[in-house]
Amino acid sequence: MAHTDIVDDLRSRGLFHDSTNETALRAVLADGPVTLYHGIDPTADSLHVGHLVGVLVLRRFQDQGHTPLALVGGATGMVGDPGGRSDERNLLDEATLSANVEGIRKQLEGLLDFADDLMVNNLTWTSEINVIDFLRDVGKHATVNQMIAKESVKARIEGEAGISFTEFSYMLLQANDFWWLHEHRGCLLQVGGSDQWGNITAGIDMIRRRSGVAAHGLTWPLITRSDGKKFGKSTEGNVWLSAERTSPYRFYQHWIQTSDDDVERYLLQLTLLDRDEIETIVADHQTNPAERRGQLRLAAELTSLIHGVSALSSAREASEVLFSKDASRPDIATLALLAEELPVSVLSRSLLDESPLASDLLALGGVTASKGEARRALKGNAISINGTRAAEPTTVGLEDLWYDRYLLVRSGKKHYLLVAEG
RNA sequence: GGGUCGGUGCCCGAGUGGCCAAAGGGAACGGGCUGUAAACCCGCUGGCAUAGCCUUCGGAGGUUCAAAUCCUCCCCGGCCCA
Repeated sequence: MAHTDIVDDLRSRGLFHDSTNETALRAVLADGPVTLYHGIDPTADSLHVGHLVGVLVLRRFQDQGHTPLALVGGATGMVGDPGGRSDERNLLDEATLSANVEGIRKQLEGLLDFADDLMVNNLTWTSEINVIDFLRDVGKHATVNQMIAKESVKARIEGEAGISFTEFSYMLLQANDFWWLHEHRGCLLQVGGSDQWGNITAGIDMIRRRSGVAAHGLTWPLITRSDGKKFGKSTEGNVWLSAERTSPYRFYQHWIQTSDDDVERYLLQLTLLDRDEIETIVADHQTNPAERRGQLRLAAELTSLIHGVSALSSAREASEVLFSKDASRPDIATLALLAEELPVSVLSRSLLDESPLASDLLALGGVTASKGEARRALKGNAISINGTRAAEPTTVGLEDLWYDRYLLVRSGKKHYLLVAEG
């Protein structure tokens, strides 16, 4: 795809929130390949779906011939961005951070056309600076007046929790990152979520003052959910890109459960499909929303992008078994597949031999956090075991096992757990 | 450093000696309705055994038959003063 205007594309996808002088930015981008960067705080050894927009924006730029840099904040991660937080962040130690950085690198490799120098870690240059140099060379170019005027800082200063000097300094570190990348990598553009605006402009100011160059910034809006809940969260917490943390099946299901009101936006913001195709999908979806073709496509795109096509087909198969109307006993091969996809809890044969109460079994198997909760769930008609609603007091024994081996426990409408005897 | 206000369950927030496992709201979870959607309605939300007991109200001690509530020391935060 030759020369789609990237700014237009981002805007039409709902990925443009704000930018510095747009005319100038467009001119720079049209003029030739631009090096740009996006920063990721390595707070865990995996990215989660909230990071996806940013990485994909890099990819969109890359697909247009620009040069993306993914900055993993080994240094800034030790300090903590005050933006968007109401309280002080816990600091991570160096060993954890470097493990996190490695995990993230692997994931970036799959999402971008990866070159070794695509990922940079600000620890490499930040750790070399001593305090005096930092204060003289970086701090001198920023005024506290401007810093405390930034929304992210102001909110914290006015809030109850306050802000430590450490977090206050975060902005300077990030400004220095942009400056450093400009000096050493020719980076001219920083992109980020709208909450990064203050940090980005701090960097632009820094570059103008120290190097006399006009750098640029571009932000996308916060990805939201139409029901106001937090994007990227499920019952289990964050939805991660790593298969260890969020199985491909869960990942797939997460997107399947997207609300109608969000499908189009997510297709635009979170997939690489082009706009025309998305339009077709959405039109198709709207002819009969109940079939949820939009969600199916969204889930398929993202699952194959993150986990690959074979993981996608397993996740699909498992989903079909569990959510088709037909409640009959799956064949044993299918159960074996489910065992790969669903959380599995292994209980001993001797335990089942004693015909435990369903509530005890649920608590032991980890379906519920406690026996009390299990009792409540049973009372509320929330639990099915092998397709049959269980009510208190029910006992479960060896005779209830499918193929002398499995119990398929459903909690609520859409949460499944497989209990295997073993 | 001084003064002052405050730290309560996932969050906000009431409670200021027993009637407090702790009001109310938000959120979560579950049920109903649906399309594994949204909205809405209902229920429920410390643990363990059936009415009972155990652990919880920043931390550690203490007073009392009895404390989230009183006292002492400590930690953390806001605001004001130096």
